[in-house]
Amino acid sequence: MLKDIIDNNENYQPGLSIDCVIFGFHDNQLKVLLIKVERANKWSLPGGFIPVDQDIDTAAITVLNSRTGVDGVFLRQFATFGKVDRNKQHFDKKILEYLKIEEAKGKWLMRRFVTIGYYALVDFSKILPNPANRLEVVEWIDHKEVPELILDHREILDKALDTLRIELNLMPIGYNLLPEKFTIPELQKLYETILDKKLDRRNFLRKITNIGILTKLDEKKSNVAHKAPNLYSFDKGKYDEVLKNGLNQGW
Amino acid sequence: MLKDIIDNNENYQPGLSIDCVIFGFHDNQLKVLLIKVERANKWSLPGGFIPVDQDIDTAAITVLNSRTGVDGVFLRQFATFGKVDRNKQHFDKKILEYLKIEEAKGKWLMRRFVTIGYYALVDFSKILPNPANRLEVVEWIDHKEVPELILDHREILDKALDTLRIELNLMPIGYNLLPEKFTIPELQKLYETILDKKLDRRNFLRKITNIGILTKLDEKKSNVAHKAPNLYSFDKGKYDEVLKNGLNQGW
DNA sequence: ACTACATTGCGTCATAATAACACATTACTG
DNA sequence: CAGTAATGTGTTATTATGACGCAATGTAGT
Repeated sequence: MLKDIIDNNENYQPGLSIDCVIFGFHDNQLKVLLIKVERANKWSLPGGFIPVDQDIDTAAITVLNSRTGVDGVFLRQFATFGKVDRNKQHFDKKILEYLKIEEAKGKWLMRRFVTIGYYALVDFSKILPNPANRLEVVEWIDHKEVPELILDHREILDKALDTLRIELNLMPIGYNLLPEKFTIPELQKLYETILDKKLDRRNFLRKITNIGILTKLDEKKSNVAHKAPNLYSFDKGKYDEVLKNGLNQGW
Repeated sequence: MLKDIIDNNENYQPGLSIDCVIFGFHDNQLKVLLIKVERANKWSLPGGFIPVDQDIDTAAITVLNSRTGVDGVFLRQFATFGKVDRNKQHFDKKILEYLKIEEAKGKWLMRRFVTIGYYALVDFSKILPNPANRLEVVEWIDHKEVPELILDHREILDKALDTLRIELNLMPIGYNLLPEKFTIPELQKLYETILDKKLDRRNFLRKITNIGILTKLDEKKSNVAHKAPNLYSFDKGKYDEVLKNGLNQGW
């Protein structure tokens, strides 16, 4: 696949790529979707190149969709990375040899690549990690146990998480990581995990419901230890209304 | 100069540019530094290309510095723009003819360019708008009276202002737009102008001083109508301390 | 079946932050 | 030298937040 792109590199934006930080939530852990290709020993963020006839946002959707199978989810550009030597060690001659790419064509890949970072929030339960081919491993990994990543992907991941934390404070985007029906305690765990901070149960309930974007369902979570918590769903209409006024304005 | 770049295009990142939204504050107006080249009839944001041997942040500093003469100021990447047709109408054959560039070389410029947006906050009083050459007009323009801009520069400008508003709520960055010594009413006017909202004098004073990053000087503003307001200066050390804890956390 | 237990749901209170407003002070203006 | 238009300081009511208490609920163990 990479060989296809390089062989037809005139169809792709040169020196530009996209990397996606895909977040999911499971077992009270914030997970990140990572990829390992056979030839490399390190993990990396799912990424891709940008067809010359596609908006960069569209190309990002393609990357996300090809790995997770979902679309219509929360996807947001957060930063662009372009240090001079960011891909110096990686796109080297070994890969060209491995892929049997002639050196002339290979020059397209060898130059400095600037990468545009997107982060996505997806419903873990709906995702089936989808390897592009047999040589690829795709896996959800707890963000606290992310191993060494290629290039500057660690920096990209960290920046994505920083952005997520800030945006979670600005607007209630957390529901994107949960199924349609969820409980307040689940939502709280999510907040606590992302913000890496314990929150008071009672105060959390008050604050989150006061925003007015949650609908209390006439249904309780079943098959659960101890008292069954109530289920809630997210109200998109009210959410848009609230966003207009702006949450946590400050001034 | 553009011709030089195109003639030596192998020294520059292909299909990538930088555009800077440079904000200043003067006469109670939020100003934007805009450029008009002789051949075009529209204004544009100051921009530039990215040498292959420079970090993108460094290239942004170069753009800012070449237009304003200042450095060490607040400069922040805020978004990257890459719609397929964003520079379709602009980088067309007319320019190539005008610059006497052969069509083969011209192809470098004709493709879709993705541009990385940076915004800067500068002390208006220290800046002398600096045209790169005789054919160029560089001017401060009130953000409420920005004329039609080339390409998607209007969209870039709007996004920069949105980002500025949000970041002003998250951290007190406004002082970057004022001289070393300033008065609280001046700072308030700045906030009111950026946020496009009237604020209460008394409450503003209390809130801004409570942050603890302003030093009250033993000096009053002179040559001023009515009661002379006290001068303040910004305390960088305390600012860094405050930022560590995070302002306006939300949760 | 009954009790212990962990967890949820609702409420209270003290404190802090915010909004709205009154009044005295200052220095230029006519 | 009084009028005026600002600045500086304080007061109060309202709201938001943080730290708890306690009853209700459903499971698990005996």
